[in-house]
Amino acid sequence: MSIRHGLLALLDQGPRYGYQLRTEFEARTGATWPLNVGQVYTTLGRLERDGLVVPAGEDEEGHLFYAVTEEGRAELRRWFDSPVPRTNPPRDELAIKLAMAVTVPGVDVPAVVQGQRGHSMKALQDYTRLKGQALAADTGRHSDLAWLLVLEQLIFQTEAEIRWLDHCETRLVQRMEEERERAQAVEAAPAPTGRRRSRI
Amino acid sequence: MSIRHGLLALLDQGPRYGYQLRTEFEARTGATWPLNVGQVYTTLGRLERDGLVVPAGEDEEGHLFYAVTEEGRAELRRWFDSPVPRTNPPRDELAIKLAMAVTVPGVDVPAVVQGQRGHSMKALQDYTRLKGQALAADTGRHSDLAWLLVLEQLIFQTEAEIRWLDHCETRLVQRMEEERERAQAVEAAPAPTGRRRSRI
DNA sequence: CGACACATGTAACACGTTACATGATTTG
DNA sequence: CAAATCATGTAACGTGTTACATGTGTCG
Repeated sequence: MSIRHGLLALLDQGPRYGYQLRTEFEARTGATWPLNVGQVYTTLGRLERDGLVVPAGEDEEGHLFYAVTEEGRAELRRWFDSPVPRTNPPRDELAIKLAMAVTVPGVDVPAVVQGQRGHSMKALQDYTRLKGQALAADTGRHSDLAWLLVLEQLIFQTEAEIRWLDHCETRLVQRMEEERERAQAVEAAPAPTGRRRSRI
Repeated sequence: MSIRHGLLALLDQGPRYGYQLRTEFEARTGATWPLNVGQVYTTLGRLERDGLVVPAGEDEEGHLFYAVTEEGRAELRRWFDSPVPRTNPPRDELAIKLAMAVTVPGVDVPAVVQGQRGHSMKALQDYTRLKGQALAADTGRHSDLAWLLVLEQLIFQTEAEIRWLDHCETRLVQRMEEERERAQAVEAAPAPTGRRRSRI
């Protein structure tokens, strides 16, 4: 639902043709989200199917323009007016992976965490470098600001991911200690488990 | 690609049947990612099609078990061994939305930011409350740890989102000031733009 | 009995993504 | 001339998601 609305927003500035939309979209998301041209046309087709855009004639150079309809404008306003829903938040592959890693036996969880951490650190460096370039090239255009914000979101997200991974490690050693304690307790006086004194 | 591997990981612990997989998956992701049972069966079908799992007979009670194949185990090991790729990071709807909001005229960007911020704060509270419950109910099971980690990832992500939204606001006022400066400069001595003295 | 959890599945659809086909125009 | 860019499109596929059909067992 993101590209749909993205193109719709671009069309709200006035009629555009497919190739142009791709260019303008990428100007705002830079190298991080290259947009296959073909997808622009398929998405335009779906938008037209849903009555959000209509073909708007062609250029003297043969460019096929699309324009947003009244219904499209309403949909766009709805999009901007309501926050992106956090009901059923997107299933994050990393979270699922860690959840499975700590669950199934025989997985070297610390290795998984460290592997991901290194990868994220690398990504963070790349993003930071890109941000430097973006700041240097910034000429005050709105699209420059957009690109900068997108980059910074990636940076914030990646930082959070790294912090979370570190947190996972501490949780893991915490667990290992608890299990050691439990094992000793059992060794001393066999009894039904139950972490800490959560029961009795 | 996340649910596929998730189910594969569960099957790595031994043969399971569909309904059981759903239960075990949800035990690790809790209320945040309810998994439609139907999807388990469709995913199992696709896994079988790709040779990663095979039907493994049925129970005396009629449960249809699936088992992971050698190829499936290899795929699973690959999954755990390699970090989740950050090439072409997932297109984040919120980022696209903000990028478009600052770009197209006539959008009340601060309102969009604030609207989202409120929503995220609410979500953060929910997650925090859930975390309290998870901690209280924790009995040391691995699935409890998984559920806790998933929750904490959501918390970290949401916190990062809020921080980023706040950052966006400062960037916005920054821009408005710059534009004001530019406007005054033009008023005083009309000249080609170019932010700061980025050119000349 | 009626409601609900258990259990298996199918059909249809959404969006995103890639690969391919085709042609005009520009540029080294 | 050859390669690259501009420009429009189609076909096919992948996963995720929902809605529906169907049946068994259990419990109040």
